[in-house]
Amino acid sequence: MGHHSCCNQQKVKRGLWSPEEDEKLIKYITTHGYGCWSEVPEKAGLQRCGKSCRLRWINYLRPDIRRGRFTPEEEKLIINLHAAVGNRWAHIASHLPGRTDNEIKNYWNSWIKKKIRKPSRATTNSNQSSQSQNQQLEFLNQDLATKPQNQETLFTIPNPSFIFDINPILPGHVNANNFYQIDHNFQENPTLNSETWHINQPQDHPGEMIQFTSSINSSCLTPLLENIMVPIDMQSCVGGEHEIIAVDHRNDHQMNDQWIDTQQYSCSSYNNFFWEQTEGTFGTTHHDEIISTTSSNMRDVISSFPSSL
DNA sequence: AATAGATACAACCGCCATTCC
DNA sequence: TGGAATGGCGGTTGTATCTAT
Repeated sequence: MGHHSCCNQQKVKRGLWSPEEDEKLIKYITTHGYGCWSEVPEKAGLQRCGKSCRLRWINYLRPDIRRGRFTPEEEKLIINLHAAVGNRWAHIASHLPGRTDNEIKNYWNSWIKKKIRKPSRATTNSNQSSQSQNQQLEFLNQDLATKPQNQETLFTIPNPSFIFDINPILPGHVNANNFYQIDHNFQENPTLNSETWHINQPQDHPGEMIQFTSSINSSCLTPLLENIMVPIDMQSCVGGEHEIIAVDHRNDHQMNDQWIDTQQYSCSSYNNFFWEQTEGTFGTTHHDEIISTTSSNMRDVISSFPSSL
């Protein structure tokens, strides 16, 4: 297994490609295209297997390859996407034009990995224990050592916490029972009936941080999770008491920060609306306390995801 | 200057999914 | 319809280059 029939030939050459081989491959592909890779070596006069030719073309020779250092934006996108989909390098690469899965994989395995393992954090919480730092590193190391293939692995950390600033925000209002009631112009879906969010607003600090828990039935994140999920700032992710997304809620009348309990956050169509309307910054919380936030433009992330969301 | 260790990255390997006959 | 061929992907390895001593 692994070797295709074309690779079993004894004359097949392995190892680094020479400039002459590159030239032959480029010349052939640009004039004939690459209908069947197994035919390419013979027709191009190369003593390589078709698989090797394909790899060389895709990862190095094709004209739309973008070489050079990753930009901070690309780096951020890679981190966010990796947090969302794990080691699905081809999927991640599809969101970075000109970058290959191999390149991103190599980049992640060297530079980003090294960077993440440094416990640097723009923390404002002087009380953060070394234990939580260890938890963070443990999680990150576990994440890097294992093979997260779906969103579940994102939550292998016990009770991960996220901050998510959003602007603009979901249309709605706080009702008399201290619930956040989302306005439903978009409520065609019957499953959206119970979109109320319990508000745990500190009574003595109205207008400050509000915690609220969704009463929407769970499991609705699934469609979203297939493609993207909550981007996490991997450098600052720590375990907390709750899974929380902090939402910077702004409307015409108030400027509140609100917190959404992601454990119960759900509803696919609602999610779509949510994410489409989302723009802001990410960070983390620890025991309901902000540890850090980092700048990350959500709209950039969202716009790069499949429109099927 | 020599050398060992670290790093970056190109390429291969093994497997799975899909296509084709 | 089943098996072979092929494409594609993620993991791993090999090697050139860089850096520290």
